[in-house]
Amino acid sequence: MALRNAVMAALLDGEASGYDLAKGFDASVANFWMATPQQLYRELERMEGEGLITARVVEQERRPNKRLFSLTKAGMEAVRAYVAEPPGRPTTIRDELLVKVQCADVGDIAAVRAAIGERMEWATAKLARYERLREHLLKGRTEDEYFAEAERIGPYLTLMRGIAFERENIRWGEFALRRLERRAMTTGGQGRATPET
Amino acid sequence: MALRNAVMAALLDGEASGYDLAKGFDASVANFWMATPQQLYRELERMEGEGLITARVVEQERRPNKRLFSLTKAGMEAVRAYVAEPPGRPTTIRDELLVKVQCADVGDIAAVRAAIGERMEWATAKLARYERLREHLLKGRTEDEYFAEAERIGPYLTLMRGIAFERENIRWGEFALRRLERRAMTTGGQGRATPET
DNA sequence: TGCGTTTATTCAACAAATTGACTAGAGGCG
DNA sequence: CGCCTCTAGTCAATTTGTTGAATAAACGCA
Repeated sequence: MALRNAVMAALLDGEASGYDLAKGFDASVANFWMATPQQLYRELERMEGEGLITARVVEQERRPNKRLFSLTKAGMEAVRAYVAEPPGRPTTIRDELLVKVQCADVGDIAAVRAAIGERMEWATAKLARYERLREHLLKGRTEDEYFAEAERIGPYLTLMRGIAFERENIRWGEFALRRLERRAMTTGGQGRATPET
Repeated sequence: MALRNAVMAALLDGEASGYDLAKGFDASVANFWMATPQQLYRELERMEGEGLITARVVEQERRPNKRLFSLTKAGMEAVRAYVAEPPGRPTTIRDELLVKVQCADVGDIAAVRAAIGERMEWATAKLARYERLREHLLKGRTEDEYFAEAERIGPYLTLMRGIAFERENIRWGEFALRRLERRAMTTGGQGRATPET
């Protein structure tokens, strides 16, 4: 039941529909807690049933109706209680790419390099979006000014973590790519299964 | 069925029991793919059933017997096939801490700061272990020498990603802690639920 | 004029992960 | 002597997460 905390965190920014949350969690919470649409719709219904959020149906003329959810007082209280409770277990990262890199020596190095390249492209795109979001938050102010004036700083802090993460992805990708390239040159690109015992 | 790939990656380092894997995945794969003991035992049995791994029972006199698993030829082939297949979806990170930071403005800032502090301690400990593992792999050689001589470079590359990640955790933690401290001083430490509309 | 895409949500089935308890001998601490 | 922890695993129940498809109206473009 940790998804609901992420949903509540997203709703602090204001009303959102299941659909809004599904594609990007307003692009800020999705950074550290992604979920599929189905997961979100299910959780939203449960949360509504428990009185943590309320729905406001917006009838749209040229679109299907949508239900905009927002936090109730009980929901706000739940957020407070959640923040105060003892820190949960350490992050769960599950990175398929690193599993492949770990196996690179017995597999097709070119394939691993391709996978790293794709990750780097993805990271570059994400970084660009984050930087734009940062400029949007700063509105031309310096960081110090922002921290002095902004009513909320949480979203900025998490954004900065996302930026650092993607920059590291790119930096590491370059390093790994270089090293694997040299390795591919000396071995002929194909790792061996077992070194012919 | 992605856990099995992580298990196979771990078994490239050699035999391991379910128990070995459970506590740390030999401390290298666990870095980017953690799983609970139950998960691992279940998956190991399934994999054995499918012929990807074999078990060797080691009778121990003063300990319960253990079953050491290792990759079969079919398992090796599966690793190769996995590495070659099109890259899976982007990383799934799920970080409770960042959810809390996102909520910091409406919750107890002191609690968030405590959570960040705990994460930083954890990251520091992990970093120290990683650095020791790195020294162990390098065996006094330079990185260039290592890459030229080592039979496997995958584990080193993933280790470097882990090191970068933990360093970023610490660096960001210091930043966030500073900013939240100032905020706590000006607001009195407690965020407001709603600004009395 | 019709085909694909976007918005918006729901249903059903399945696979995977988490939690908690349980077995069992050994070693160590006070 | 009794208690706790460590090694090494198993079982069952429940909660989460994933996949695939269905519905439905409107937009755009060729």
